[in-house]
Amino acid sequence: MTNAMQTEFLKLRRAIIAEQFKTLNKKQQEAALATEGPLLLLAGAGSGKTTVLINRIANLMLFGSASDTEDVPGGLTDSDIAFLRLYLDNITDPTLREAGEAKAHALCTMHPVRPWEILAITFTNKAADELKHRLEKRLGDEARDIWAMTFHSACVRILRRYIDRLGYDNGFTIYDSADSQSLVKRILTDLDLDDKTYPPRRILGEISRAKDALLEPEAYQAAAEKEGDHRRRKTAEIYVEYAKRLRAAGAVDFDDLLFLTVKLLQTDEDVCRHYQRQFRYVLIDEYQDTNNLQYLFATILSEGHGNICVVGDDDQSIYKFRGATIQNILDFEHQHPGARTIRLEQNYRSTGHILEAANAVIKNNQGRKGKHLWTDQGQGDKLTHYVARNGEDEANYVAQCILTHFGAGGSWSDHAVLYRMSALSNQLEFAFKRNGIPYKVVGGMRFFDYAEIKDVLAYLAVLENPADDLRLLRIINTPARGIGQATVERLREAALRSGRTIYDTIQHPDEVPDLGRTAAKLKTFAALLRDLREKVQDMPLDAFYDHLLDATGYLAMLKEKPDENLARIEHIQELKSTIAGYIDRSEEKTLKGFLDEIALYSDLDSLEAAEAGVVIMTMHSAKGLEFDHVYIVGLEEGIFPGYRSIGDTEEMEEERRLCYVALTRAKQKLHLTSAAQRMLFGRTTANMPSRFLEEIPQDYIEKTGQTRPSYRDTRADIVFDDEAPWATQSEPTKSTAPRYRPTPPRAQSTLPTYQKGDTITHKAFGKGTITALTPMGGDALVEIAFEGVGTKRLMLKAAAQHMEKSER
DNA sequence: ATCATAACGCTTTTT
DNA sequence: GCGTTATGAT
Repeated sequence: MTNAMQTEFLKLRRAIIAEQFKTLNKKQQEAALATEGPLLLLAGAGSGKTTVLINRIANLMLFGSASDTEDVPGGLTDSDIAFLRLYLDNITDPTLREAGEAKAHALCTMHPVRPWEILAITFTNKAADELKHRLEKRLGDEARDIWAMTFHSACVRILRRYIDRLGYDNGFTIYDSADSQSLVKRILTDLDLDDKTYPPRRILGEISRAKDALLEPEAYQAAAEKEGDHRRRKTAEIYVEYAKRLRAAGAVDFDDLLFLTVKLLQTDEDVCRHYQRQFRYVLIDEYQDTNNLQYLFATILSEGHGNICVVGDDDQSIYKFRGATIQNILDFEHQHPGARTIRLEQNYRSTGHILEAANAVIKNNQGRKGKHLWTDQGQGDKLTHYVARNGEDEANYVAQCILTHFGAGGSWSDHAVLYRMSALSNQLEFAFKRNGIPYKVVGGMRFFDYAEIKDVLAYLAVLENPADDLRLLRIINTPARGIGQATVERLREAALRSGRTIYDTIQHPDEVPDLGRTAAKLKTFAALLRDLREKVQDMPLDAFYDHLLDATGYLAMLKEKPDENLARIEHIQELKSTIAGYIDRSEEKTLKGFLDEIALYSDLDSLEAAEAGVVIMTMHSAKGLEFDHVYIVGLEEGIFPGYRSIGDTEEMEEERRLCYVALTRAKQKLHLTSAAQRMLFGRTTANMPSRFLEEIPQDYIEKTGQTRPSYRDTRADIVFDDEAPWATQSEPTKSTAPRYRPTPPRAQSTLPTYQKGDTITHKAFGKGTITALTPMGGDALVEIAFEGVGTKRLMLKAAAQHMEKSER
């Protein structure tokens, strides 16, 4: 083949491939087509990161390495090139395009990638699900074999197959953090240690960090013995015992999934080579949130072919507290010489002012790669800053803004309220309830945290793995079977002495001394478990579940107090639909498969998403989401940034990144609020407005409502100097400290008077009749029956802003 | 065993 | 200020 032919072929191939990705912008396209070698993709907020990932994978599947190489397939003929030229010239003609596409693509492909050769890792199940869905939509059924999953799922998949090479049983059980915590608590009592000096959460943090540093319990203990203080040596003791008991129960915890996988890859050449060969392309999402183990996992697996693509945003690294090292993304280019870096800085989400505010804030950080978000969609509205008197005033302000917007035709779910600490959610909830605003709090209690769910799952876990002492002890007397604490102690002692599991021990209770009459009860319980283990083999899982609830008496126990346990019974039922869903979805339909799935899938909120309402959540939970209108509340020194981070540069930079995340959630309108004083943890404090407010150029901010504390408060309150200096001054000085002043007379309100029977029109709810009016401390609670909407109870002062009297 | 009272403590969270 | 948890009394 001549040089000229080659050049022309390459040109045509580039054009034909690019045609598939023409909806992407230049940088996005570059990212999708740079398939070979290490690649760092710095994807700013709202820059279309997931779209790029999808297209990148599509490119791999369609064209293999062709988009990123000058290599030319052998046996190329003149007529092939002529064909490609013709195809490209007529690509706008749908019929010709369709007729020629298969052949054209075949000519342009170089080693197309098979789906299972792609490893695409995310952090959360939600992200993994979204990725899978969009891949299937784009690529069809083939996409199902792509390893698009979370770190932990990928590890489970590898370990289920090969963990025996580390001397573990392949049927291992997975402990969630609650299990880990109870195990540590149990160890603390057994070792006679006080859980105040050794808080289980902190201990688990230490253990987690040890594993992250690839330290086995023994190695950790050796180090602690050599240089550690008393506390550290005890911690090491706990770690040793913790690992021992996990091992005995045939269980691994969340960290072990990664720890053991990395260990397996490092020690077993066979396995390592197998996966290194398999994964031609490795992609890691949210790379700024990875820890050391995850870094090793990704690095080792990509070493076979050297194609590792990490996607992330160093400015959105907000999970240091759970072990993430921003250093992974900062050092990527250093660790991978020859790595290419592509920045996605065009933002498709927010208006100009919002982006500039975010840029201005994050600019104050030192440890960052540097990025500047931009948009071609205009400046948009300015941000607003409202200084509230207190938390209640702040919450009411937010509620009023939302009502106003809703009245103007907006929808509830366009709004999100973000805060630093969930302690701030209460007053918002009250304000929303008062004003009849539907809302949903994200986070908090999760489905699998309910005691009843854990109980039932403990039964299932024990049936699958009888060695699981922890779970067995959870259910041994739930429902009550007359097996009290004393009996349990004797059992544990006997088990420890004989080196057997509790399950084995209760099979022969006569061998346990001092049991007396309870031996019979144990026998009954043991027989029950034996029977259930048999039945679970030959019954469909959902039918077995019903049988389990019945045979154990668990449901009957709840139904003894139906009113009190209403919610619990509902949860138990809901778990059944989870099982049914699993049976529908999955191929293997085994108990083990189900337990695996839920061990790693601990929130069901994707199931109950739909509901429309204002979303209230922490800034952390808001990561990755977007809303037209975003309210960030509690922008005060001590709250955000939190008092623990003040004075610590690294912590402060993390807070600032969190602020950046929060600001960039907004598409249209960004409302910032701070309160001059606030009640928190039972104490009222006066906080300065957050430094982050000062880091935003003041031209981008509009002060709304009161820009100084109100004089209307009934009590003597904190009053500041005239010019609201706390919001504009760059250096807080003593002169801005609050001082006390007597309260000026109350401002006269000019509300129209309402009474029972009046008909009114409300901006949000339409026409209604006042059915009740109860005066309450200067305000009044009105009950209004709205046409079609139902009856709402509103505070008159707040509601009056949004309604007027109408004639009959 | 079940209930009452006191005491504590409290960023952020996924797997 | 509130919710959880530990301890003790009946």
